[in-house]
Amino acid sequence: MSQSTPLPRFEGTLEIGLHKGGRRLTPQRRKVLGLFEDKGAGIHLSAEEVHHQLLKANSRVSLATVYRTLRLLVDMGFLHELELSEGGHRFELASNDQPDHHHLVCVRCGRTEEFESESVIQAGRAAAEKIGFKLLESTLNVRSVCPECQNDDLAK
Amino acid sequence: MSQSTPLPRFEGTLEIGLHKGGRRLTPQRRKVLGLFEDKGAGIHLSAEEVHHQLLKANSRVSLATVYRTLRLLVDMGFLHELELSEGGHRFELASNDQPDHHHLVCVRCGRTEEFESESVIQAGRAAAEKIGFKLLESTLNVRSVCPECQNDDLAK
DNA sequence: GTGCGTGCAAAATCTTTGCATACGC
DNA sequence: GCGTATGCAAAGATTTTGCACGCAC
Repeated sequence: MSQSTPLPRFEGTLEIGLHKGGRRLTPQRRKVLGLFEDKGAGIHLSAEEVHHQLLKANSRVSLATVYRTLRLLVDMGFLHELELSEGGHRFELASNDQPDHHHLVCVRCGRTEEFESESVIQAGRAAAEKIGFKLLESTLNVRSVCPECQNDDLAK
Repeated sequence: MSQSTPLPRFEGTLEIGLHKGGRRLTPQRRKVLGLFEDKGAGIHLSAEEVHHQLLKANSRVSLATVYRTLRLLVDMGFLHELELSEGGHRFELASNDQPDHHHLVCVRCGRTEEFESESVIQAGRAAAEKIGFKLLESTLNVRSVCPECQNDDLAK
């Protein structure tokens, strides 16, 4: 039974948001959003990976539609688009429970960890207000070296 | 006289760094770095723009070489690579006077402002150390709406 | 039934690479 | 002179788009 398309928890919200713009709730759109829900909040996927994961789950969705749907879901606020360097953009679920969060990226192996920080958000807000910008969201990308890669350096 | 290739202030450092790796100081490399110095520290250029600006300045440097040189200068630490969403990567001069700084990006018009914040850096460092990562640098990208675009909303 | 969304393949971007030549060292 | 860097053009990678058909509403 777990073979069937995962039903997005956001299903209702998604449908309403779509209909508001005269758009439609299609199986493909449910599958893409469902995949992110299934994987959980901390997962970062590229368009290619979304496409591949859906194929593995017996869901044929064309790559073009994956691209179109990802952009739609970002515009609608269901996904966030990440730019953590190295090879193409990635996407993650935008959960309301978990507001702005930030990324530690190991520049050697690409391992990525997330964290939250109220002081980062405050600092961003302060800087924005200072010149009259209205803050929407902020993302801190920290380029760093993870413990394993630090050890590799020593072992060399 | 101002027609000649601008001489990078980093010229010496660049040459030394290059020679350390058996590499060479070529006119093209001086021109690319010189362009960023000429434009100043707050300027963000794409590879295509660098190429175009050099042509305008009567400096024929092939686009392929621009790409190769940008990557080289990033690896050597003379430039920083930015990922502020929307259309391709951009590069900016990495000045020692001006360590980690952050970007406010208007999501409507793309206007970008820079700021610095000690508390952002502290928060990034704290998060990194907590899980054993060694911090290299951090960049906060704040998606926001600039005053002009806020006014446009009201005027609508 | 209407018209938005999809799949497919072609096109458009953006970036990298192979190879012969040029030139920094 | 040796070997790296460049220019060119072709190849790669990623993302977008045109069009006929299918399906959500």
